[in-house]
Amino acid sequence: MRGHLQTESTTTMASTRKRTRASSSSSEDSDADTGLNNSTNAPRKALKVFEIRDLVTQLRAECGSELPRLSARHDVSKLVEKYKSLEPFKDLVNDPDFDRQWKLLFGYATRPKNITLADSTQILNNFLENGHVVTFFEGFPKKARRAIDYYVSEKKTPNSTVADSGKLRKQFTTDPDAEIYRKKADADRDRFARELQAFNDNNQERLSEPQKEYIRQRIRNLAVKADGTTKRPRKSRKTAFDWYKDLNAAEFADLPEEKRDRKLLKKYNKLSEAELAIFEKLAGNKKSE
DNA sequence: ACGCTTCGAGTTCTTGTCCG
DNA sequence: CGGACAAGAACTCGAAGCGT
Repeated sequence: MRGHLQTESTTTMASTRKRTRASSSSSEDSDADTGLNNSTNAPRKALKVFEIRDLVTQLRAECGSELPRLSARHDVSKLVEKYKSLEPFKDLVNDPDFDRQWKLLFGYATRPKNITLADSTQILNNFLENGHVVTFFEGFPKKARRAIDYYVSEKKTPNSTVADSGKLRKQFTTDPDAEIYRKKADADRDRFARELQAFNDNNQERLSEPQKEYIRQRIRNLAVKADGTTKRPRKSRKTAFDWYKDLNAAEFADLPEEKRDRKLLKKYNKLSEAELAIFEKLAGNKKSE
């Protein structure tokens, strides 16, 4: 999930700019665009608190079992669409100002002085039991860096722009030295797997079941990658025998692959030194063309 | 499909503090 | 107490690719 709360890289580049909150939109008076951007100076619509309160009550009554599975960002209008009993709220939720109003009220409601300890412990509890939330816990290992990340951070200069970094990413795919960075990434993946296991072992009694399962799954995924059994960029480095097979594609073509390979391998092993050398050379020679 | 990664500069959101 | 403000956090933009 998102960043670790663990301190570290807090880029403190204190913005020195002064900004008067109300006039931030000076230049974009295009009231048209999205429809929901009433320029900041325009009079705000009055909050429809009565209606929103009724909506909240209805939502909880009608969709109670569904709500825990939906993100707070879930489009409320979808629910209103779905349940007939919520029909009276259609106008309310389709109002372009609805999102702002909902958010604003939510802001008031969640001011510290307005919520009880019961509220906050409930919210924290829901959150802290989640599997993926284990990534927030102190000591959770830092995610493995990928080859391309090593590549970009090594190649960029102090003046690199975001566009440059995009170019570097493209460049990475064709750089013959990419293997160097893949090795680094492999090493870091191993490090991540080891640390995950250690974290898991050291915190058995403190982790929730979903969290243990989450870690197990992450470790499983990493193991799969290490086997090369994923569809990660094929090395496309053909072996000498691969070259031989390709050049003799017609041979035993009617046999199942496994049998065919065995037969071909036998023939291959009987090749003369000179012939073998040719295929070895092909294999060692990256640019097959 | 979504989100994370690289980078910096600029923008927007959040939150603590001040004051009427 | 709540509105206004400032500080600082967090997101955004671009591009691309990989991981979950």
